[in-house]
Amino acid sequence: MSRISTTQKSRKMPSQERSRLTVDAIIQASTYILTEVGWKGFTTNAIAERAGVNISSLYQFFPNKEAIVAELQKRHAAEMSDELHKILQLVSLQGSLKQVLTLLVHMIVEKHKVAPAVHKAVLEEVPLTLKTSCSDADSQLRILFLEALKPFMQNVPNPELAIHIITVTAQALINNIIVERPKLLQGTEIVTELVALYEYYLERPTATTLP
Amino acid sequence: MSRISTTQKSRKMPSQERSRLTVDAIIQASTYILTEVGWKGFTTNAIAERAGVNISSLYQFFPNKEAIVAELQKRHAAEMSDELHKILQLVSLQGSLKQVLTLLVHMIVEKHKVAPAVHKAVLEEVPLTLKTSCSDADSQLRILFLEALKPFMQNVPNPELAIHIITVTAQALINNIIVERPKLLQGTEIVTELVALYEYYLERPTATTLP
Amino acid sequence: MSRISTTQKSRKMPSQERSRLTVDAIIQASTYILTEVGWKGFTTNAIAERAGVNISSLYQFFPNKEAIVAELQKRHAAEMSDELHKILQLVSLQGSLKQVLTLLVHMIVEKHKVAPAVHKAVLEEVPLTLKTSCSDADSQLRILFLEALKPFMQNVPNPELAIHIITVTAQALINNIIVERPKLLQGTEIVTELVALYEYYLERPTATTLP
Amino acid sequence: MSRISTTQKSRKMPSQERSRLTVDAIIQASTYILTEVGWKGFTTNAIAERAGVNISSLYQFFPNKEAIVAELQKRHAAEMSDELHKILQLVSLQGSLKQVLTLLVHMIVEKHKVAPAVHKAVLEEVPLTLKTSCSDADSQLRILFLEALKPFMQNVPNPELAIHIITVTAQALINNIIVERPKLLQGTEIVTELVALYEYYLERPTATTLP
DNA sequence: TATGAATGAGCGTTCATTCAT
DNA sequence: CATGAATGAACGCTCATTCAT
Repeated sequence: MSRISTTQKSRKMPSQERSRLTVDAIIQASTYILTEVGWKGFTTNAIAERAGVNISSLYQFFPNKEAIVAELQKRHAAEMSDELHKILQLVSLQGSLKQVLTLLVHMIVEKHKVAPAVHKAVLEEVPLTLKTSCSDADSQLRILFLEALKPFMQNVPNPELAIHIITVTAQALINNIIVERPKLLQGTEIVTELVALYEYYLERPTATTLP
Repeated sequence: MSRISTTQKSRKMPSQERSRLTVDAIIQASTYILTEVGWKGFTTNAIAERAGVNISSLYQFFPNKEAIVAELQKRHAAEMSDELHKILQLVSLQGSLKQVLTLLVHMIVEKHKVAPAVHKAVLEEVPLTLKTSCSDADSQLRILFLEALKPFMQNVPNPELAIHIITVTAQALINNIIVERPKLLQGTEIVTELVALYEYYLERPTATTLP
Repeated sequence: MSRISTTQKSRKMPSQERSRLTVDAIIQASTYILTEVGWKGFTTNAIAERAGVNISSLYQFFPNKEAIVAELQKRHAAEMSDELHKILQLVSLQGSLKQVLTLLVHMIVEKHKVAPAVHKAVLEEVPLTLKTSCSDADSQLRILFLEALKPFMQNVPNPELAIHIITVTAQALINNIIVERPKLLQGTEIVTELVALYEYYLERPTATTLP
Repeated sequence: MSRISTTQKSRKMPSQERSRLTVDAIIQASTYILTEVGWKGFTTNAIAERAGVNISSLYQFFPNKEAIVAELQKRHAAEMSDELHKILQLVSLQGSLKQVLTLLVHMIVEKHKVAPAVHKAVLEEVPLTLKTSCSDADSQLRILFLEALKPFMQNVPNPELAIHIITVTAQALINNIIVERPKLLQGTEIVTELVALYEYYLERPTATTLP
C-alpha cells in the first residue's frame, strides 16, 4: 500500500490578504461539509463550490485533498491543545488528585461539548488511513498530563503508559458517548465516573500483582 | 443526512449450497481486500474479481456495497461474541474480581491478537458512517459482562454505565495499542494495567463524592 | 522521466461479438479524431463520445489512453507489414536491383498514398514519447528487406546498417513529402530519385574509402 | 550623475535590457524543462517558475505558449544555421565531392553530438503540429547546400529536389540514430555510410531511366 | 441462472490564461 | 509595470450498479 506523503510541496502560503480569505473560506467550507454532509460528500469540487472559490484556487493553496484534511485536523488539534495547555498550567500545582482529575476530565468533556460536530467529524468521518499522527500535539499534551498527574501516582509501575491509557480511554469514551449517548454529556455523571475510574488507578493502594 | 436503507434483507436466501459458497467467497474476498489493500481498494468489482464470481452475481446476494460491509461486521462481531460467550459462562461464577477481570481482559487481548488484521481493518478502514451499531451483538455482550461483574461491584451507582465504560475503553485501548504500540501486546503489562484500571473502579472503597 | 509501462494489465479482450463492435468503434473513432482533429483533440472522452460508447466502456477494454495509441499504431504497423510481406515475397527473387528497388519504393509510396492521413497522424501527431518501439513489425520488415536486397549488395561493409539507413531515410522522406510537398507524390519523380539514391549505395563501384 | 544616467537607463534602456534578460530566462527555463522533463511538463506555469519570473510577466513577452515553442525552435535553428553557414563558406570551393560531403556530413553529425538533448527535445517532444515550418532558416540552408554541391552534380535532373532529399534524409537518419543507436555516433561509420549514400546519388554515372 | 457488457455520475487534478492590486 | 490571485474548461479515469444474453 503505497502512500504519497501528505506534506509534499505544500503549495504557496498565502501572502496577500485576499488569499488569506480564500484559504479561510476553504477551511470553513471543508468544516461545514465534513460536519454536515460527511466524508462521502467531502469532495474538492464541493468544497470549492461551497467556499465560493474556484477549484483551481483551492489547488493553489492545497496540493491535494489530503492536505485539506490534514489542515483541518491540525487546526482542530491546535485549538484543543491550546486550551488544554492553559488549563493544565493553572491546575497542576494545587488540589488533590480527585480535584485535578475532575478539572481535567471536566475540561475535556466541556471541550467536546463546544465543538462536538467538528470533533466527531474529524474523528469519525475521516478514514483512519488519512489521519496524521498528530504526534506533535498529542505527545506534547501527554507530557503535560504526565507532569500534572505524576505527583499523585502511587504504585504505578509505568507512569507514561498510565497516561497513555488515560488519554486514549478518555478520548474514546467521550467520543463514543457523543455518538451513542449524547444525553449523558449534559449531566455530571460521566465526569464522576471517569474520575472514579482514574482515581484509584493512579493512587493504587498496593502494588498490583497477579495472584 | 439521508441514508439509503442499509440493512435490506439479503436479496436471496442462500438456500442452495452453491449460493452459500458464493456468499462465502465474496465475504472471504472482501476480508482479504479490506485487510490487505484497505478501504480505497474495497470496490465491488474488485471483490467480485477476487472472489472469482461475476459482479452481477455479487449483486444477486448483496443489494449494495454497504450490505457487504454490514455482513463483514456482523460475522466479525458474531465470532467475537461467540467466543466471549463461552468464556464468560465458564468464569463468571468463580474467583475474585481480579481473577475474573484478568481472564476477561486477557481473553479480549488474545482475541485481538488472533485476527488483528481483520479487526483493525473493520475498525479502521470502514468509514464510521457505515458502521452498523452492532447493537445486537454488543448489547448481548454487555449483558453478559454485566452479569459476570455485577456481583463484585461496590458503590457503583450505575452498573450498566460502568459496564459500558469498561467495554468501550477496553476496546478502544486495545485497538489503539494494535495500531500505535503493537509490541505491548506481546507482554502481560497491558493486561495488568487494565485489570488495575477496572478493579478499583468496580470495587470502590467508598462512594465517590465531590468535595 | 519515468514512464508507466504501456502494456500493463491490458484490460479484458472482448469475447462477445458485442464488445468486438465496441472496440472497433473506439478504434475507428480514435482514428477519426487523430486524423481530423489532431492530438490536441485526442481525449478519451472525445473518443468515447465519437464512438458512441460510454467512457467507462472504453476503459473496460483499454487500461489507459496510451493503450489506445498503442493499439492504433499496432494496427497501422500490422497493415503495412502485411502488405509489404506479400510484395516482398513476390519480387525478391527476380529482376535487377533497380527493378526490385523500384518495386519496393513504389510500393512504399503507394502505401503511403492510400492512407496518408492515418499514417501522417500516427507519425506526426502522437508525441514521440508515446511511440511504441514497433520493434516487432519493424524488425521483421527489415529482415525481409535485408534478405531481398542482400544479393545485390556490392562492397557494402555492413549490410544490416545499410538496410537500416534505407528504411529510415525512405520513411522519413516520404513522410516529409506528405507534409511539405504532397504534390510530389502524384508523379514518379520521387520514386526515381529514391531508386537512384539507393541503387549505387548498394552496388558500390569500389569500396568507399576516405582519401 | 550616475544617478541621472541610472534613471535614464531605468526608464529606457534598462527596461529593454531587463526585458531581454527576462526573455532569456524564459527561453533558458523552457529549454531546461523541455530537455529534462519533456513536453508533458512543459507548462507555462512551470516555465515561469523555473525562470524565476511571474507568470504574468511571461505573458507580457509571449502571447501564448506556442510563441515560446516557436522562439525555442527559431533560436535552435538559427544556432545551427549560423554554424553551418560558416563551415559551408569555408569548404565550398575546394576539394572533391567526397571531401566536401565528408566535411558536411561530419559537421552535421558533430553539431548533433554537441547539443543532442536540445535537438532531440525540439524534434521529439514538441508535437509536430506546433512545429513552425522553419522555412526561413531551412530554405536558406538549403540554398547554401545547393550552391556548395551543385558544381559536383552529374545527371541530376532536379538539383533542388536532390538537395531537399539529402537534407531531409540526413537529418532524419541522424535523429533516428540519436534515439535508437546512439553508440553509432561515436565512430566514423555513419559518416562514411552517408557519404557513400550521397556521393553516387549526386555524381550519377549515367542518367537514371526506368527500363 | 450466470455472465459479459454497459453506463451515469462524478472525482481529483491540471493548465493556459486573465484580473486586480 | 510586476505580482499574486483567480478562473473556466477540461482531462484522465473510477466505481457502484444495471442491462441483456
